[in-house]
Amino acid sequence: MGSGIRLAREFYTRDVLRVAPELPGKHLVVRPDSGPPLKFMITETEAYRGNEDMACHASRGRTKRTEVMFGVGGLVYVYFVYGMYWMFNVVTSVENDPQAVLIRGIEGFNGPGRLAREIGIDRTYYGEDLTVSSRIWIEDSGLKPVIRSSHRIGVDYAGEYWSTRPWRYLI
DNA sequence: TCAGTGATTAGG
DNA sequence: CTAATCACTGAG
Repeated sequence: MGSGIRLAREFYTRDVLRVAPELPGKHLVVRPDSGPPLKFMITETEAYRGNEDMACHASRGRTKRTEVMFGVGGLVYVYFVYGMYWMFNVVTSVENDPQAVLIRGIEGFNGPGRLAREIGIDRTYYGEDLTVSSRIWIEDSGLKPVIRSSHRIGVDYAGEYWSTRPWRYLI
């Protein structure tokens, strides 16, 4: 039931701690040019939660890079790190509540950098709206996998409290 | 364990 | 302008 249906605005405009654990098992669909859409099952995500979350980029305020996170849920937040990798994130919650889900894994490709490279994510996806875009969106798959959680990866700089929140979700 | 790699950011 | 930092990856 619900398989193949694009996720609508209401899915994304909830708290990131509700959205992030529901994404593993869903299908990320990409159509780079006008070819047939490619589907990948999302396998791993991480939640970044607003101003107070010291691991969230938006906790350092609104900048040109973090601007889109202050927008409505369903937009795409991408940024470049370590001189090589694009990180693919999905904005959640309502306007002016800067939250996002980092997509850390899809079937066949673990790791946010490898995944983004595989599906062709770059700066042109910044601000893309997953609820209307013709080249990228997320669909319900009808699957309800068992999800396990653990601490987020690579955020030790945020301090012990924030780096130990169990906000990483994987199948 | 550690180098590569360059955008982003804060600060002078 | 400078310099530090970085939600990573692959090689050894």
